[in-house]
Amino acid sequence: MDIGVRKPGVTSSQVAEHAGVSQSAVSRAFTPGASISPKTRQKVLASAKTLGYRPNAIARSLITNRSRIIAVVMAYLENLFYPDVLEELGRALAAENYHLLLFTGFMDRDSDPVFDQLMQYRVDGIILASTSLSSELSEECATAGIPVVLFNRTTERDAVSSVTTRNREGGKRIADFLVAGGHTSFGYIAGLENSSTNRDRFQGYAEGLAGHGITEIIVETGNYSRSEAQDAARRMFSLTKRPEALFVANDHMAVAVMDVARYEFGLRIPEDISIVGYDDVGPSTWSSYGITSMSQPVKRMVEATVDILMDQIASGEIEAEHRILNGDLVVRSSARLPQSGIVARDGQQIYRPREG
Amino acid sequence: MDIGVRKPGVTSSQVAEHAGVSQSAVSRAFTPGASISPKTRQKVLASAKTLGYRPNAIARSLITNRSRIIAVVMAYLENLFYPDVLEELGRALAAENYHLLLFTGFMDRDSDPVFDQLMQYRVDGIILASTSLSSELSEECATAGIPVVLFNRTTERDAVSSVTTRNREGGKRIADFLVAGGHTSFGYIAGLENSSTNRDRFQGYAEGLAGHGITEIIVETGNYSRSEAQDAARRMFSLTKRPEALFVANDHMAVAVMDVARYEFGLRIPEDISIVGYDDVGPSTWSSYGITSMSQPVKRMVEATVDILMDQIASGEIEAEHRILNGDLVVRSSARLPQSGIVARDGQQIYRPREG
DNA sequence: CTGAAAGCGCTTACAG
DNA sequence: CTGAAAGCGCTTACAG
Repeated sequence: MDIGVRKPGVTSSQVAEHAGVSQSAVSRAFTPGASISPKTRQKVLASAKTLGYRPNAIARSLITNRSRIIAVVMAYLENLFYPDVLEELGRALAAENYHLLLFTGFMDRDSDPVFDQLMQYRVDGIILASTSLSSELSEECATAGIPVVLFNRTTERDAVSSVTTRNREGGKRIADFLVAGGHTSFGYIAGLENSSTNRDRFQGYAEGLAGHGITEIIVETGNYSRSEAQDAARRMFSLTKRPEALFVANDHMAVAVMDVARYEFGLRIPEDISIVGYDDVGPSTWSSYGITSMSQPVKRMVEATVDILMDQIASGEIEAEHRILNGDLVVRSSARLPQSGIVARDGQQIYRPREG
Repeated sequence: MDIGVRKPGVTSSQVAEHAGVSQSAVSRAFTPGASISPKTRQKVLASAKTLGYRPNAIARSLITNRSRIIAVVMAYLENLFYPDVLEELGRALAAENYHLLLFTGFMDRDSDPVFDQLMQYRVDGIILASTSLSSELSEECATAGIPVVLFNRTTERDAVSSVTTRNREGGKRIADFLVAGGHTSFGYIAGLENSSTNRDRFQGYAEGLAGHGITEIIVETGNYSRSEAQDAARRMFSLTKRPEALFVANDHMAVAVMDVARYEFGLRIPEDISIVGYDDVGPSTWSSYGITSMSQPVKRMVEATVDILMDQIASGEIEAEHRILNGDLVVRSSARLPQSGIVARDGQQIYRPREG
């Protein structure tokens, strides 16, 4: 049933005429803090309501040079961590009266088209989560004067801000935990090789193990992908000398690895192999998995991200800021427990050796 | 390190001056099909490149009355089905050179603020996925002349299009499958009571069972929420006469229900209880679950959605269109198998009784 | 507090 | 094929 064609849309001039005031007055009625008498304001709002008027944000953007749009680039959403982040971002940006222009589903490395679109819409800020687009895009954007925040990645480049957790310390804590659990051989299933998270987590893990005199780590790469992680696990579990303890670079992969261990190799967890993940997200908390995992505080990470963006938009100055938050090693059932160091907090078990 | 403040941005006039042509010529150089000589075009593009010019999409929108922005309202992303949809939408819209303005993280029923934002940005179309915002918003938008498509929901209202799968037939097929599997008592864990998917799936299930002379169905409600589904499962499994066969209204809940069955009630699946879900998404395919589930073809649903939108935008006429796609009952290990009717297709086991 | 006017950066008839 | 000009719907000095 044909209900109608695109209406031209009510304009401020039409409201002005209806209310018997100037077009400027209409504009002022919709601008918080503008100098306008309560009486005029009422008249305008009444007319606006009658006519179904809503200010045209596009026209406003053109003149204010502020779109109130933040671009979010999130290459893939397969890892539940990211939908989680997206939902929080939606909330946080809406609270600041900003809008979220999402770029997702781009698997290819070619960042140029996305970048072009971003710039054409004159977004007020950019959040780059996951993906390696980050590196090339970021500098260009910053140079153009648009604040850029890397989410869950970091970089050395000037003018690109970042929000991360202490990945190196997280890796180290996992090493300590696994050593304290009495394991003697160690493996690592890596994420994307060129990502800072993977690099830092592995570095911390290796340092931690080295601190206990362990220098041999069996490494396979899963590239933060479910299917590649499964393949990596198959290779690792087929070794004659399979590691007793395995750190998987994120929970998204850890879940896949656990399934391979149990259903393809008949391994019992944690009796035959201990597995620790990273993110403390989604399925890792489910009964079927119960993964011991370093947590990343999504909500606080999102707050920090939006905070940086708002600051830089308000000040007009782009000064790279790096916020690094703390996580905890949440202890569940996927890895053998150490004798001591596990404390209860907020209804969870946390590994925190030698601390009050 | 302070790299710079917000740059004013290069304009077409600046490019025109640099290239020694009119501002109109610059505009034409960036408008496919515009009448401009190759020579002029080259000159303009060269200058544009030198100056780092990109057309301002905001200004363009103002004059064309087309924002090339599609609003996507997705209240929550906890159910992996929706991130999946979002990723496909990102791809499909980008291919049409449209952009995706995402509204998510609004749990409250209050749809007005979202609606207001949509309208202010003069979006060219609206996709409403999940959530009950749908009902109130939709009519208003359509009246304003903006195409609206409900994704995975449907409605009787004029001028609101929808894309769904045959939910009633899906429910019926599940009933047939479970009866053929030799079960004698039946349960249902419901989704959101007022959603068309829940209503249609249950109706088909009830009709299917009735066709076999079964009129008693034990029902609990999980509202498409993980935690509520767990509670529903706990209530149902505590009954003295627990159903042998259980249809859970979507996989997101089914996974939670399986965990409760196994780890809280010690039930074996499918020996003690058969579970069938809906969506065929995410964890349902993992080894730990292997859920028998009615599939919804996300990719084709997204294509249909974008197709409807593009048609209505191009024609300027809003005529409600309802696309209903087919799914299949993908057979895995969470439910007892019938003697016959299971066929292989595309590497999957499908339940398709009495068919070539 | 108010209105007339300039102008944001484009597209698109119009006339040549 | 090209340029001058009007105009999209707003905000914001400016003068009163």
